[in-house]
Amino acid sequence: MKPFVLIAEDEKAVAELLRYNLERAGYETTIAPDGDEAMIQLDERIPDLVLLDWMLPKVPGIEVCRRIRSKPETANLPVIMLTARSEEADRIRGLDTGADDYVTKPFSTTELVARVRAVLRRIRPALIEDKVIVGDIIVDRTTHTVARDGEDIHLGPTEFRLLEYFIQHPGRVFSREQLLDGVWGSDVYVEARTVDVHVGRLRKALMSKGGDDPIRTVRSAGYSLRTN
Amino acid sequence: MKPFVLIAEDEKAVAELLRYNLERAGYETTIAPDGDEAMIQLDERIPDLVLLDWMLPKVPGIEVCRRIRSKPETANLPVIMLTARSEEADRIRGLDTGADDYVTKPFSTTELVARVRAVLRRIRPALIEDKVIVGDIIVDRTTHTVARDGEDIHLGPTEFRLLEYFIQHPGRVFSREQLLDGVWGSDVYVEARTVDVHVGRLRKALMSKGGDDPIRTVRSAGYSLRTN
DNA sequence: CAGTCTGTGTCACATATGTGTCAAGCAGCC
DNA sequence: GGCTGCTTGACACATATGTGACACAGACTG
Repeated sequence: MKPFVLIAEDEKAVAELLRYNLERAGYETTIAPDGDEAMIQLDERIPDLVLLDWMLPKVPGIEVCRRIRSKPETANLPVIMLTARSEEADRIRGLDTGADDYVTKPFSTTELVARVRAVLRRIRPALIEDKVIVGDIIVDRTTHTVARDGEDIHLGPTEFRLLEYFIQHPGRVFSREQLLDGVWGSDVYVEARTVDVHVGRLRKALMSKGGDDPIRTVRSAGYSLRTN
Repeated sequence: MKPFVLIAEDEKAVAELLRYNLERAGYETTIAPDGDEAMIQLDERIPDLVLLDWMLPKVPGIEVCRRIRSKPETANLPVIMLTARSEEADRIRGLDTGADDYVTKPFSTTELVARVRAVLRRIRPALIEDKVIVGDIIVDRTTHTVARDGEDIHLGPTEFRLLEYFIQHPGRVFSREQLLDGVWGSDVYVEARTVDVHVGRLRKALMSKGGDDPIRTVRSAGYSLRTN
């Protein structure tokens, strides 16, 4: 489950440099040489983070960023903008494009990788940390334990995976189909209603030692993990 | 099972000095003269500790450290940074590279070996201590003895190695495959279910004088040693 | 050298635990 | 109220784990 980064950058040398450094740091990457291509790839597979060049052919970076923000499924996708000069960076900041961070060219790859990490940690801790805290729930993947205010909670394998999946994007609503794909795998066939049962079991387990319901039911849409 | 230390240092004289002193102190070592080489060696065999020069050719030490932290399998690997001047040390500390300790050049080899020991003791006590205590279980490697609240416990060779392995990372869940690799060796072929039998024997032995089950079964994942 | 002891890996069967489906009941919503 | 979608307990079934028995391999012993 490596973090997947979309690199939208037209200068091939820069793109390859980024790809090389990110892959060494344990990320999976894909390159889009222009804005159109970036949008196509975003439709195919939603990445965990986008590195977006400000000056991109066909569709400029700032426009790609707007479109990312306007689609519900990518509205919270982390975006790091790459800009040519620092004055531009100021302008972008002023324009409030909705990017999560800005890096000015030329940049050190070290710094860039560090920023990618920092943004991911802020937005999707579950991807890079092995102990994740959401609200009052602590999930530790190395010891395979779940605790809620100090009390250990026992979960079956499926409930554990389900919780792990929710933790990827706390707050986000997942449809039953998404949960089936992500937790059970896209190849197995089980009834969509089965998800309900497992969510129920997860709820029961998490509330067994008291506390509020940490899972929110979104009628005719799916379920999400409460973030507060 | 000597602790294995990767020395990432470009000045050959310094590297050899470190190797000499560490090997005298009972460590196994390998030298990487630059950052690239260090990364390659890290892929080949994960060491128990890394000595990392701050100014390393090709890929600087600080970047190597970040990459170590960003890979899940080395995220907790102990790293000691070697820096040329004390002001740099401050800078590194400020940068929060994730190193576990810092030593400024020139250093006394005595001090360095002591620090290596100290870091290893803190992070992986089972590697250097003769006597390891986990919960109410005492494992003594010099005498090959195991005791639980005063009572001596007899273990067969395999059960002893299995317990030694668990003690490396108390609490962490190991899959049957990991246990086969770590305890039996990656070259021998035995059934995965054989692990169950030996875990069962280890349990039986450890509980022969009463007491709770010190091993946790994690369904569809593996086994772990209870930490409390 | 034969006899004995200890430890090992595998199997088969027993047990425990988790899983998916269903259906009845409940809750929110026009 | 009537529709729709969610919750929940029951249950049969599937799978994972625990365990005693056993045959074999070395090591040790007299």
